[in-house]
Amino acid sequence: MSPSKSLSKGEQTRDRILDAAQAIASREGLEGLTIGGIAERLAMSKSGVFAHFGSREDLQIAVIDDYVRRFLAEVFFPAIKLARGLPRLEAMFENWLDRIVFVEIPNGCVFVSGAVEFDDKEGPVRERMVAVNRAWQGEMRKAALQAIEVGHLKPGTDPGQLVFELYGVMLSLHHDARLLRDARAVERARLSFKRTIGFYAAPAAARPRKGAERKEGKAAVRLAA
Amino acid sequence: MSPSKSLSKGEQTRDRILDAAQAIASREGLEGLTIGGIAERLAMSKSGVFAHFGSREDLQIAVIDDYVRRFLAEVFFPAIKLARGLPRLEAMFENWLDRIVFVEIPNGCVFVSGAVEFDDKEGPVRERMVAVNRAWQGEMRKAALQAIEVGHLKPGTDPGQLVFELYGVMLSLHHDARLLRDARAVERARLSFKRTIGFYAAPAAARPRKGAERKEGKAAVRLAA
DNA sequence: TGAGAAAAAGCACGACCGTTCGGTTTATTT
DNA sequence: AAATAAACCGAACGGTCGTGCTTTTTCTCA
Repeated sequence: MSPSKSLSKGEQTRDRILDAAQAIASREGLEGLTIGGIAERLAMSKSGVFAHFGSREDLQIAVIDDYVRRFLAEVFFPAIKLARGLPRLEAMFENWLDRIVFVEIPNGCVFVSGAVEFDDKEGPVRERMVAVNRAWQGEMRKAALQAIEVGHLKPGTDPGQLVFELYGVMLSLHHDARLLRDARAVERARLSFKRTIGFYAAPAAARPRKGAERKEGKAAVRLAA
Repeated sequence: MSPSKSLSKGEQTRDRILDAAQAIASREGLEGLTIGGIAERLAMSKSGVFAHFGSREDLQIAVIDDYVRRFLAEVFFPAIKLARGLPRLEAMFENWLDRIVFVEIPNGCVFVSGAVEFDDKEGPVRERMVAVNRAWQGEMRKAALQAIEVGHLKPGTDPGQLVFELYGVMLSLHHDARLLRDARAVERARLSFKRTIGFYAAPAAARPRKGAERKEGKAAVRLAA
């Protein structure tokens, strides 16, 4: 049935290690991730854990890749099933926000903490961090570009500018919700998104052709008043 | 002449320690701040450094306070000399952005890294981090409120929402400039600010009464077109 | 079921961490 | 100049870190 059923013992524990590492890295960051910490959590020896990865750096990179895998599965892939343009763009934001609310606000976000921890630390971990960030921002730019092409967003819209602003909304949400524990942050993030999309939305033709989330598509019109 | 001239030997080295700690914390974060690192940088013994602070935690808090002192001196105090409303609000943003460009993009920002490092670590350091963050956001809210009162911003404007969005702009700038090393980030931050202020600006009466930065006051009008 | 491979454990290492303590040097005051 | 206090150093402690070795346990497959 499922091809992932035949996992050798080693692959199984590698997955368990990755799970534990993910949990720890969420809370403590990639720098707070220690071999001993994982070993303790799994009731294993340090060397037993260590043997599955060539080094701590490789483990950190594996955690990043695993994080991206989950992120894309929850945020990106469900969204690309929707029609191009605003429906898809809005789904990407909504899925992303849902993930922040339900998993990253309680646990912490590897994208955020990793970006801060490694923005000045040269090396393979930083490179991977940069690569996955560029890839995600690139996907968002692509979705924005499609929204321009299908006439949902104004022709002059700069996709990079739009992504810059949406990313800022998420970072501010993460900041206010986690450090300041401000419950209003989620609502404010949603409002910011609508306001931002509303600004870049095409004046008249902002009428989605098909798919769900139809009511959200009117946010553009609402702000033109 | 200057009352800060009569500094005892101890107070002098305490200042030197704080300077070194500030430099290290900017690059490595508050968690990357080590007694040994400071000692090496100052050619002192670890115990000599340690003696000036009761503990590492106290040192971290001292670094935060020192950081806030510099931040306010560069960003806040020059701004409150300007007229209430948009001139002051815009000066706060412009000074903040200048500081990010000239000191925090090259070195790193304690507000940003500290917020991420301690958002899940209970204790006095986190408490101080929260306190200074709330204080700064409070000052910005107050400036926004004044801009509403003098008629520069729309009466219905939510100061908290405005601050949330401006903070996001700065976080996105920090992210893109430092992790992705994107030179366009500064320009995008400026554009985001103008767009945001433009949205909340009062339709007609956005005409500053006095003070400098008069030309910037027209940003609101510019975006209404 | 038994041989061989894979996985995990045990142990030790060097490095670095914050912190303590006793003694020495330097500054301040009388 | 003598007496007192502040500043600083050097060494050491207990702890944790990542990372190699060697040995033992466990899985895998013919």
